[in-house]
Amino acid sequence: MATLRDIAARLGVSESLVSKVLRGRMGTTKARPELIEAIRRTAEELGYAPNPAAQALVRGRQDVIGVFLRMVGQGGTAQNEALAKGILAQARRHNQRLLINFCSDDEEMQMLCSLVGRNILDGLIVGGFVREEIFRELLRLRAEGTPIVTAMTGAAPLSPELPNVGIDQRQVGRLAAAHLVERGCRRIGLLCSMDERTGGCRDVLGAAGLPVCDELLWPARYNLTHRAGAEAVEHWLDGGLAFDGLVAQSDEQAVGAMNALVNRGLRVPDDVRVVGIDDAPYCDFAIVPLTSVSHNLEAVGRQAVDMLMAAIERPSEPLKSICVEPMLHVRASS
Amino acid sequence: MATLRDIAARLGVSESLVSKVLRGRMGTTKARPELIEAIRRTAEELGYAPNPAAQALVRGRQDVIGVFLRMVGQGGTAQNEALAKGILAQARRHNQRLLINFCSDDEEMQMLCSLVGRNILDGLIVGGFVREEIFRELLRLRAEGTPIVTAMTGAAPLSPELPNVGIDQRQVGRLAAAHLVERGCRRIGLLCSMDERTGGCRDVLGAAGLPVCDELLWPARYNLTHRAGAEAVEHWLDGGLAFDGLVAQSDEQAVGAMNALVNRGLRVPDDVRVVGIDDAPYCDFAIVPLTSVSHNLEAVGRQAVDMLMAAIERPSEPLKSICVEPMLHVRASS
DNA sequence: CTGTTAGCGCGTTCAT
DNA sequence: ATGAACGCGCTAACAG
Repeated sequence: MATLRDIAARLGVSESLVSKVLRGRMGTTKARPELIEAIRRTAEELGYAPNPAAQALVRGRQDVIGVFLRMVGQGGTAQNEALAKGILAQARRHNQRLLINFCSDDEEMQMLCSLVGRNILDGLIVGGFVREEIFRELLRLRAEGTPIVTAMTGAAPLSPELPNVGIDQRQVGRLAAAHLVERGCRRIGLLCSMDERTGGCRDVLGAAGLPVCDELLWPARYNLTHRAGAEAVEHWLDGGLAFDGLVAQSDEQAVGAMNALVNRGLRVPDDVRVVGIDDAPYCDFAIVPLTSVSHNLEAVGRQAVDMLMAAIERPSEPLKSICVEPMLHVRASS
Repeated sequence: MATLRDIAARLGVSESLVSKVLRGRMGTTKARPELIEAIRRTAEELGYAPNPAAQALVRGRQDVIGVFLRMVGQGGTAQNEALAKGILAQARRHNQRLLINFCSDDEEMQMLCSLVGRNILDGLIVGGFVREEIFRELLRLRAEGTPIVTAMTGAAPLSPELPNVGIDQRQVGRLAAAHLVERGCRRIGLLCSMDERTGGCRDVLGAAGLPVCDELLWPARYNLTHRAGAEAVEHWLDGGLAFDGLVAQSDEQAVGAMNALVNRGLRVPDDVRVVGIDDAPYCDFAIVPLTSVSHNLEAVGRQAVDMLMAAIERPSEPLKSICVEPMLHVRASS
């Protein structure tokens, strides 16, 4: 690799002048236009690129942002990929390198946190679910000076210190329910996980003058698997409960529910319309192509990077948490 | 952050001694045991950790490996995640940081390549499909001194210069076909993509004394989607062709095929047994849980890191490409 | 057994 | 309009 010295030597000028010209840091003074031109051309010819380690050493900035992604969403939903993709694209725009770590448990996350504050990265994006202990750890890191932005599945930041790029889960619930209501569903079965989402559904049903049927609420708080979906459907059918719509809390639940319906001889969407959440790739090839609400995680990733860069470059400015709008993707199941 | 100087000052010794002790680079000489102990303890107390930028500057090693993952497999198969997970785990064991980039097209990949050789990373793992142009670029980088390991979907390395951690696709075909034969299938439909895989199927059928039915070969070379699976099935059924087994080239194809079978009133596995490839998460909740051959990409990732580290640390030793064994995961569809 | 010196490549005063 | 000198934190060669 060519260095500043190589360029300086070739042109018989000092390294510092080359540095100033190439960085555009001339202060009040100016260099001869033709020299500037010559320096630029020589740098180009020699394929000069600054040594990041040397720059980091003197500037105290690494131009690296850390990304800790707690595996988010059910397997196969490509949520992590979407989030990572958004972060990658935006980081490149800001000329930042990325130190990505997918972690599947708290222990790993804790270990990763211990890497921070070691002159390795300038800031941190933490994606996915954050447990209490990790939360404390993050607050500590923040207090020690590492800018941190979270990208969580909920709307609310964990604390004012940790600005969040989130998702309006109430709106997720609203979109799903509103779509079913619009398609004529009157009795909607609801698998319940986040209260926010359930609340969004209630908002919509209330506004439409439809009753919320308590017997059609199925608690699935920590179970987003296909089994929960199948169980709910079978329970309702066995109980002789009529329903013409179903909002699941994940695409996997929705698929489980659809499979159960089909196996029982019911038709989707004719007998029951189904909506999932996550817009996973397999929505396209479920037994009936599945309508789903997308979290728009690529946008979340982009926003998170922007927020973090602001925090790194203007540490004094306080940051406001924001929300990304979910989107409905209509397919045959509704 | 505490520096070597801080430790040295506290103990009234020189920085270089502290460095030697902490790095275990004493050469032939020895330091007083109690001093060694004191240095270690002080480092611990001060929470000392070496500044990676400074180390990189003087050693010329970044302790960073680049990972360019060309999105591999159909969406939702979690193949990228598996590969990334294996790479991450192993990189941590080698104390290497990771510069991961998912790229979805050649252009991005080309752009990423231009980052190499800029004192940013010590070596490169390139995962997924590699097109001709990128291949040339990689050879160039290799020639300029960047160690490169590929992690490809095939068994063969692109060139002797680029050692590969691959998958024995012939064995993938064998596993799938052998399983169906063992379950009693006599007329097996085969969606064809890679010749290797098809060859593996032929191996097995031949050995079992079963005929390869040409009319049950369906060309799907560049189409691994559910549509290809559905089309094959519909074509065969419309043609009045009997078949009792089906090997798809992806789980998505297999699911498309199963959906088509079920929609036509056929039963899986009673009438037709189906095997997919990739072992995607959604195998568990397809309309019939899908038997699938896994590429074992986590192991591929681990091996790739090991190979790259060997290449970085012992540049003279030539590297041999290797293959990871695929695995069969049996579910209800067969 | 330990310290001195030099230098990795760059950015930043402060002189000239 | 330009350059000399210093320091970021660390390692390595060489002296004692």
